[in-house]
Amino acid sequence: MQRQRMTSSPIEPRSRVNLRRLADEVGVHPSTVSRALDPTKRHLVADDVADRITTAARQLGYRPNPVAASLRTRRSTLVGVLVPDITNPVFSPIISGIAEILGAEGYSTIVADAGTEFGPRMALIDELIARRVDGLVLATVSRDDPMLEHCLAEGVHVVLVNRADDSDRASSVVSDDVAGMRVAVEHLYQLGHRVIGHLAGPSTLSTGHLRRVGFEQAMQDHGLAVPPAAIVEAASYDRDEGERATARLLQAYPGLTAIAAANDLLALGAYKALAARGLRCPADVSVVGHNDMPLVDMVEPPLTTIRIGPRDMGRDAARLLLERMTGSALPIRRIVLAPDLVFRASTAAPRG
Amino acid sequence: MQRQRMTSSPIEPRSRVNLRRLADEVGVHPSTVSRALDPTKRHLVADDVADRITTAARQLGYRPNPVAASLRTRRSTLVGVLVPDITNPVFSPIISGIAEILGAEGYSTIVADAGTEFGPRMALIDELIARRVDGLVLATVSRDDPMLEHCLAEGVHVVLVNRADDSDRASSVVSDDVAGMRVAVEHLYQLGHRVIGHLAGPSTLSTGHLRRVGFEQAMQDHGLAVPPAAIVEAASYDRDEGERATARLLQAYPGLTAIAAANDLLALGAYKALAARGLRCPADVSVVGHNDMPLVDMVEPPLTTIRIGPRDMGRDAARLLLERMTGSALPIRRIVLAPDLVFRASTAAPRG
DNA sequence: CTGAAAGCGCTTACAG
DNA sequence: CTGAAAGCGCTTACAG
Repeated sequence: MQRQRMTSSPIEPRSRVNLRRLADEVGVHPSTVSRALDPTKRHLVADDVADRITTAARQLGYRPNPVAASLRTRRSTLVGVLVPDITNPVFSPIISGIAEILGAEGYSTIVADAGTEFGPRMALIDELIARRVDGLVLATVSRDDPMLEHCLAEGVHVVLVNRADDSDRASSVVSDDVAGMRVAVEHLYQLGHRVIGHLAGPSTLSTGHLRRVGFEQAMQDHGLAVPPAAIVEAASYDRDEGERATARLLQAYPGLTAIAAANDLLALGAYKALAARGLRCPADVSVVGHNDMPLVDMVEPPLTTIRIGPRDMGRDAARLLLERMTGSALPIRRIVLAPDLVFRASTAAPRG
Repeated sequence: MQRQRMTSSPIEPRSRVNLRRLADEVGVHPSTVSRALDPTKRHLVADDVADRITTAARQLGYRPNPVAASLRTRRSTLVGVLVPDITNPVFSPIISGIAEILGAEGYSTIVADAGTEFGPRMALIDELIARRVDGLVLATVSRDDPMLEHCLAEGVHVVLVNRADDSDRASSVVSDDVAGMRVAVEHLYQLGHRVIGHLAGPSTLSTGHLRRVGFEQAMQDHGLAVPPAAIVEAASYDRDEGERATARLLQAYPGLTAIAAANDLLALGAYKALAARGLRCPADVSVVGHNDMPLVDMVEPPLTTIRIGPRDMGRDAARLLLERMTGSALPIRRIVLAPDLVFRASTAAPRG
């Protein structure tokens, strides 16, 4: 369906006053204008001159061209953010937190949807590097990711968020994944559960790996068994995979009364698998998720989960990056945020 | 919680081979290199020379500096996308669709979270314009938006998506909001509902206005009454406001058996208001949403809604923008996508 | 405190 | 088909 209207829109030249023109107008040298307009250099020029320049700039509607400045200084005040899937609600608040902090410092954020394939990912990174981004935030890395290696080799400032690299080659901001899963299991334990299964995330991702570790630790703390059948690893973080993995888990570990899922999408998949077998949640099987992503309070039953504070993670990641882009040769830092439990209705005491 | 490691990361200079260096290496003039590397100009240079240049470029790892090119050509191959709230799941697929099409043509996308306040919005637009974006996609406009006026005055190419302007001053891609709401009401009518209320969106937005128009038309088609009490307008598209507005609607229009909501968030708010009054959905009151945003199939009851194809809207918006950025003085176009009904479990025949 | 000069890395009329 | 030149709009040593 298309309607048209024959109105053409001639594009007018944008406000064309540049630094030179402004200098001519005020009667000073361009370099003086440049100094007067740079807060860190304004003290180098006489107050009255600086004032005249500022006033004229406003009157003429002068707007500095960041492209030219970027070419000259080799800095772009542009930051790239790579997410694995922009459609995944978990990343929105992360992006939002990053843009908030960076924006306040004059940086613009380019968000790139990396997708899951390796080739396009690398191409995107190269594209961002070609654009001379001053830094990169990666929300995508696996535990041993060649992308990170690549960025480091290119000499770009990198900060990892949500998922971290195993070898501490870059600063990162993550939720305490081990602790988060321990809290989840502890919650189930307190409710009375003893036979608990784990819907693990991909072991190639720090979140999948560490949450599994947290699961094993918490179980061990209580002297509970973790037979191999108690853990099934999902190939990816999505609902369909969660459903399939849960089917396998129920099959292999029939006595279970609760499932600790490595993330919310997986937990939602578990809902489906449970329903398909006529099992009720939480009456027959309790389910706890991870991330507290938007809307999981509205599903049925409202999902008990672990809140990880993605917006704060984004903010901290931005601050870390700012630090590196501004200062010089800083140490690698890891920021680990403490998560908390959100107790809703998908968990309850086991029957009987 | 923070741990540190005392590893410093010296930033290496990135691959420093520029066009001049490459020219020297091959033994030709820089302008020849420039031509050989530009697909649209390659035919101007001898094949063997061009080949030597291409080979050398690859060997030396030459990567053209888009910042320099941008300064020279006054084009940035950068496009800005303004969304009202990046955290709103409806916008993710739109953004994703835009980036997909634009990325294939070598454009990078800057996503800006506009927020709801006027000042910051304008500042963001100015920021993007200062960065010399080649075009802007606005997913934020009200029916008569000064932001659009501003963009037009600045001479930037603009395309509207999801929400359109009343006066056709820019090309746009929207869902057929009138038709979508008619389909929703028709569905309720077929189910047997006769007393239907409308949870309207803000009348300052095209979606709010047109869906309301669609509601009124559909009711009139069937000779059904639409007393003033049958429509309540939400001040914004969010759950809490949906809950409040529904409370008012139930109060003012007690006989109703179904609610047609202007969007899914509002519908989800209606769920809460209904539950608060002990009314069951759909047994007591049917609810239909709009947008089919992620996860509404998982809420309880799974939401019957109108699918608007946001990813396609994004793609089309990108294509429209591409057209304008490339061609010259094109007519204003409106693309209107046909939505469809997704029948799930929040609607059913009225009782009795 | 201010100016003159050089240059960031490209592209594109203009010659030949 | 190729080269030489100019210039996009800034910033920053270098003088004075």
